[in-house]
Amino acid sequence: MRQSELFTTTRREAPTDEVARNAQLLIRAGYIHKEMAGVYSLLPLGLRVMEKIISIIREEMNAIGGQEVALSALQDKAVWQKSGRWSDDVVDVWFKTMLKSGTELGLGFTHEEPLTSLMVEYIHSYRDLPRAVYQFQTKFRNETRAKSGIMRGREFVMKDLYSFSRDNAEHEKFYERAKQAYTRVFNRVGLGERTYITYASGGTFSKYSHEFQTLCAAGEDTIYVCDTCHSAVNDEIIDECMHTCPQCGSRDLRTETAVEVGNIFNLGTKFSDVFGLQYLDERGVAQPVVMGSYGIGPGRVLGTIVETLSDERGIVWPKSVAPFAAHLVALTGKGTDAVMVREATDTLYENLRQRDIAVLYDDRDVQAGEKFADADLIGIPLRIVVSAKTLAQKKIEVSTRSGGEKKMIDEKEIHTLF
RNA sequence: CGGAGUGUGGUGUAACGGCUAACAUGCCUGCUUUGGGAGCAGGUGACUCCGGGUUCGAAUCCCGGCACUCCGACCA
Repeated sequence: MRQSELFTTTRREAPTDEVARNAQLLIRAGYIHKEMAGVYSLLPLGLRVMEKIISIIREEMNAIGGQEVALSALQDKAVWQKSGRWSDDVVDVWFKTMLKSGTELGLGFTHEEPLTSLMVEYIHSYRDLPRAVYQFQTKFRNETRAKSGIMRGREFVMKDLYSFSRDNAEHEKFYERAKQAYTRVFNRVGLGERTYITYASGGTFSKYSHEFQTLCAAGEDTIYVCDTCHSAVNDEIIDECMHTCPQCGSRDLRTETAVEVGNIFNLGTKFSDVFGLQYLDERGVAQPVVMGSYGIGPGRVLGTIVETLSDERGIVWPKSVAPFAAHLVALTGKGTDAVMVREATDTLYENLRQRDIAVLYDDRDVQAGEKFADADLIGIPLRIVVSAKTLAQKKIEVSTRSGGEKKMIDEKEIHTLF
């Protein structure tokens, strides 16, 4: 799109009510707008990135057989009373509201209860299993303290997938596939190297659950990284593990601060038992369904990318999640050159658009320095510059945000960039 | 929820209890400039978070709210 038409602008200075790097940069560059503590709106650039992240997650969830749904945010008290999680003494993050009639409602902070309750209607036979159902949905959590910009909000989108299996063996099989899918997600969004599968407390139904922890100073978790097998142990079970890597047995662990970008968990029959989610096996015997839950916060992923990959000039997006594939910058200058440069860049822009390449075209009538500063801040991975200089050489100039030097290439070679 | 701090044009800051609340930036006009936020001139923009109080006089002091940030607790 043409930058002159983008309704957001950049800011020179970071807002004083944000200390977190992610929020400062995202606000300065015009990706998000703060509504109140822990509540942010997505602006056009931010929405584009969010949709990229969501697409990647969606592809990987579909690849392991996930079926996408969209459950409601408003929650029926009765459903939650069955599991005992309606009580504020049990769950202290509820946002509750009520109908005009006085009937209480909740705003969902997770969806095990409503989905399990829903699946009771559809799962009856061993033939109906296994199943995996997921959604991207807004969660509401009345955190006593929102913090770290978009990393811990009171309203945020979560991808939550729930698996339904016949027995533990079948569950384990899916759990493993989900773990692999999660690994692919974090690789694809550019966090792979710094993200560790982390052993965490497993609850009633298994020894461990697994978190995906990304090394990040803004994180809230302490993990013990095992470089031998690229895994880690969460602080909460480090003593229980006797400071030994549960995966490879290494005792050579180093302490790191990390942010939990995803987690997968064996729910066993906890919710199936409560809601009577059973199936009849081959012999006609009723069996409880074994469940698992698998969460990723796309917004937290977005924030983690900004926290970990940005530099002093601004954001540096990985290609896979960048709001645009390229930032096309026209350095128009004045006089006859200006007309020439503008026409040439307009044509290039149209060509790229016809190839379906998402381009942010800086066609504004501002100075070169401002365009470069903005481009650095916004962080689109590839920059294409057209100016009187480049036209004189019948070339275009390309460079990468991550630090590659400028290269002059022939316009005909442009397809090799994407 | 405990503790600490901060609320002043859109944004970032300044102002001893005392002049018409200042500066920078942004935005608008004109000129000028055009490869790293250039320059000049003019203009726009603030019930100083809200409500009380003290005082001849409050952005400034006091009380009460609200909001935001940070530390801690919490995060099934």
